[in-house]
Amino acid sequence: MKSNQETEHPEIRRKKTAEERHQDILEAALNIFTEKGYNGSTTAEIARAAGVAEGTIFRHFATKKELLIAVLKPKILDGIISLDKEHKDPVEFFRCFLKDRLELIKENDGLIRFMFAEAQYHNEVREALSNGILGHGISIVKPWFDKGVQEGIFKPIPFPAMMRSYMGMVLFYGIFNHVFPGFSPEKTVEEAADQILEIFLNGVLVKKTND
Amino acid sequence: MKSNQETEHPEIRRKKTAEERHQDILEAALNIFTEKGYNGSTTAEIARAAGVAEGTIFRHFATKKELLIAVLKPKILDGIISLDKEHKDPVEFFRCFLKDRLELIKENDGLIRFMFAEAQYHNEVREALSNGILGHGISIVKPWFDKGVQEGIFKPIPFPAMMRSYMGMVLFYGIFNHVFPGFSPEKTVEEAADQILEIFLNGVLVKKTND
DNA sequence: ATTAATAATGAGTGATTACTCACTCTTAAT
DNA sequence: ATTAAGAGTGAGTAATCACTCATTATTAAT
Repeated sequence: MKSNQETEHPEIRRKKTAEERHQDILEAALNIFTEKGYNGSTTAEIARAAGVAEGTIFRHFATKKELLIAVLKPKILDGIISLDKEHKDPVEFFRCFLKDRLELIKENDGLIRFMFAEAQYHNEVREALSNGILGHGISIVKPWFDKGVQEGIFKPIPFPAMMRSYMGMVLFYGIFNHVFPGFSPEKTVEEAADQILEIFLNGVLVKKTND
Repeated sequence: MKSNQETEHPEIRRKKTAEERHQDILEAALNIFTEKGYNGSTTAEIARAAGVAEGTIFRHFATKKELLIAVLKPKILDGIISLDKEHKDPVEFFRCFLKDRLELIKENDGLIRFMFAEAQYHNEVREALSNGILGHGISIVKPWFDKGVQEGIFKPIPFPAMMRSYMGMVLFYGIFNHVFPGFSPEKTVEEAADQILEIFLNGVLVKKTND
């Protein structure tokens, strides 16, 4: 009555090491990719950084492009969660959301610039971004904005236009500081967030124009 | 009394053809680069598109990277001129500037996305962008903003923060529509410009918050 | 028509690329 | 200790790359 299928149990130990390798490669690929771009990175370099042989990469990922997607997909999802906290009102939501996003950008600066840079050239990246942000991210923001409009707090600006401007201000934060280093004097993310929020909520004009 | 230095005169004719080749290569390079990225483009492909031999490229540009810079430099400067028109007041300036920039982005969409994508990885591109936009573009905007603040029209928001948000909204217009195609319903640039301007000037809130 | 200068050419070059595969090592069960 | 299987290896490969250079074509003056 001895079991002959016990091979599945110890698989846990084996798998752990394999999974670690998998993560090592993903982590190394992320670093090299964000630094040099997809086409500027070589699989040899990624292997070196991950501490594995080049052939090992292709045991885990069929092609270099598959590795790229495997690197980005979870990062896109990471960026979307942590949004479903409870919020008092629409303005409070946008305030929290903004600070949260700016922290994320500060920490994952290179990654985010890399994602949008490569979205230029790779359909797969564009689709992953589109599905991730459009499918999940925006669907979280929309109800709050709609609520604000219904309550008469927000102007009835078309949602896509609002989202585009909002995302532009937030995402360009990282790009701007990278292209124009030292131009922005603020040291804290808090300060930058407050300035963006002020413009987003009230604009730059001292009094409202009526037209 | 026959001139023996007349070689300089007909140079005009020769030079014309050479200059045309030069422009053909620049134009082809621009198209290929914006489509596939710098590292994704090959000099063979650019030569084919320009209708010249591969070797000809290297008679005009010492290296591939030199070609990249030669492609981008004039485009960056192109984007800056046409800003020195006369304007009545600061608000009018920002309105004209915005519409002008949005038209430019609509027409040179791929190029602008390419520039900021490659600025990620190439110091030379980043410097060209920084010198061009910081050195010339921003210096045109700053006086108008400062004037607005002095006249009490604009809030005394720090200039870099204002510029960052403004550029973010404007530049992200092209990126957003490329990554999320079909998401924005507006058909005209005018409409998009009005929506951005409304947010920039007055914000999304119905009434100002006082804090 | 000849000539001299310049521009254009494209086959060739060495370096580099993503990817393969025959082999070795590690692991865990007998 | 043996074994079987999956994981890891790295030299090898064909393709591709930016760039070169000996040769050819073009041009403009005599």
